[in-house]
Amino acid sequence: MDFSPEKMLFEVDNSDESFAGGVSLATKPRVRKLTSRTDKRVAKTRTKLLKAALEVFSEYGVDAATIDDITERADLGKGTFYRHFGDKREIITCLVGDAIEHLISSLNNYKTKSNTIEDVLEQLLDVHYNFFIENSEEFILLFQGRLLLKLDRKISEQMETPFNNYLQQIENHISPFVSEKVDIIRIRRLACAVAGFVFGFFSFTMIGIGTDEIATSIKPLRQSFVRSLSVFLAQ
Amino acid sequence: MDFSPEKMLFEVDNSDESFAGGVSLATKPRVRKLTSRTDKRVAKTRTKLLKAALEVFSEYGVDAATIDDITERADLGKGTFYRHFGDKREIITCLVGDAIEHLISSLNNYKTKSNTIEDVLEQLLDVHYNFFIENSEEFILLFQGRLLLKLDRKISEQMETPFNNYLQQIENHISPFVSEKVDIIRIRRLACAVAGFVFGFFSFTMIGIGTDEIATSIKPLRQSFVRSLSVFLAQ
DNA sequence: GTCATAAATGACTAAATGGTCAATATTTTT
DNA sequence: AAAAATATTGACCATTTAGTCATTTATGAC
Repeated sequence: MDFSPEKMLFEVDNSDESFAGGVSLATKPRVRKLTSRTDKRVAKTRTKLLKAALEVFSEYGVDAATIDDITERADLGKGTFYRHFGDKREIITCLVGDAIEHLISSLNNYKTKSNTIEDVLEQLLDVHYNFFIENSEEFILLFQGRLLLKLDRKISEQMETPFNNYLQQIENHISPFVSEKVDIIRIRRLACAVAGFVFGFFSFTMIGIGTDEIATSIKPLRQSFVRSLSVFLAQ
Repeated sequence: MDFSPEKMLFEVDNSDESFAGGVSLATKPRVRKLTSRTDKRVAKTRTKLLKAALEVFSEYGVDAATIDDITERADLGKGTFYRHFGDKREIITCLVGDAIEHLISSLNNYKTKSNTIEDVLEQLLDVHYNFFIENSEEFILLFQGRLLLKLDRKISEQMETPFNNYLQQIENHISPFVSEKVDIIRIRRLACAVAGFVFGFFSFTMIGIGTDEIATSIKPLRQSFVRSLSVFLAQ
């Protein structure tokens, strides 16, 4: 079974027929309809694995979590994991990619008449706030500091990581609303500040308080933060 | 050998003498001067272990790092590790405690005529900035998100963690400079915002830029951030 | 120097985790 | 319904890591 999202409607099976059979049968390649029951089962299994992995990673941390943790949580055999993912690294990449995609699409779907830079910044913080509340496990996964820190040392030059993608997306949202004179570096700093503020604030805030309390405390702080960011840009 | 910092000058050795020797010698307990060569060696070994562990933890992450990584980095035998620390958890606790103590003492030693809340906030950000530049390994250790996140789930009620200590210290610094009317909860939020902002900003900023660049970009942002935080408090 | 005491060592065992594959269960084809 | 194809399983082995301890090395007391 091919798991790749391309060719998801029909699949031509061109695997070798026995040579002894001659050429007559070779003219009729076997065509199989996909999205059948099997495919649903495969998709369901994969989803269960991803869900379990997200839970486990956000509870124990990506390094501490084991494959057994994941398959037990998913109530699946260990071999099943290896049929769907090469190793832990692969499922992490997949989950992080999904999470960032999710976050970015929240950003894009946010209905607003953003005309000023302050609107956009408020929107950014709002989206992150909602993402934190509604998808805390994905949030936690993204915020496992290690990922950020290792970049600095190991993959120094290879900058196509999800986090850079994330920062790039924030940059894209901000860019249209600042004057052309503002240095791109400065916008990137702004993106770092926004991402850092939100991630950092929520992480610290998480220590022992409920979401209600967060909601009442983030609002005025958000306004102040937005104001200071616009001042930063205007300088 | 006793590693505790108390009784560091003299130690009375009251270990059992052989009963066969009679009572005559028992009246003269053996006194041994400490801070001798042995003690220096022990201290040096311990220091090497802590230094190596800090390096390894900040490079690989606390979960991924192994005891072998630490002892090899320290160029010491594995058994030596277990003579000084019960397990990995113990050395982490020790390092995190040291790092926060270090950060807090930077805060206390900062010479300034802090009279206004703005002074204090500028000082807070300044101290964190310097700490980040001069002790990036400790900074990284503190910021391994996992520690924060696990708190929420495992040690929910046991609030005597280093991070809460850290937040408490920040609160202590801020409190004297705000009017009595400001809710303590609000101050704690402020502490979270400061800690989150600094940690988060630097973490994201670390991706592929040098310290010079950070210095030039943090300054204006710091000023506006401070200004807006005071407004936040005045509300 | 010699002996006593404590620290450091690293080969070793125990335990945990990663990864495989022959057997089983499910689905599709005929 | 039987056979073919594919997904799932979990016992199994390989590798890694934690932790131990008899031995070696360094230091202090005499």
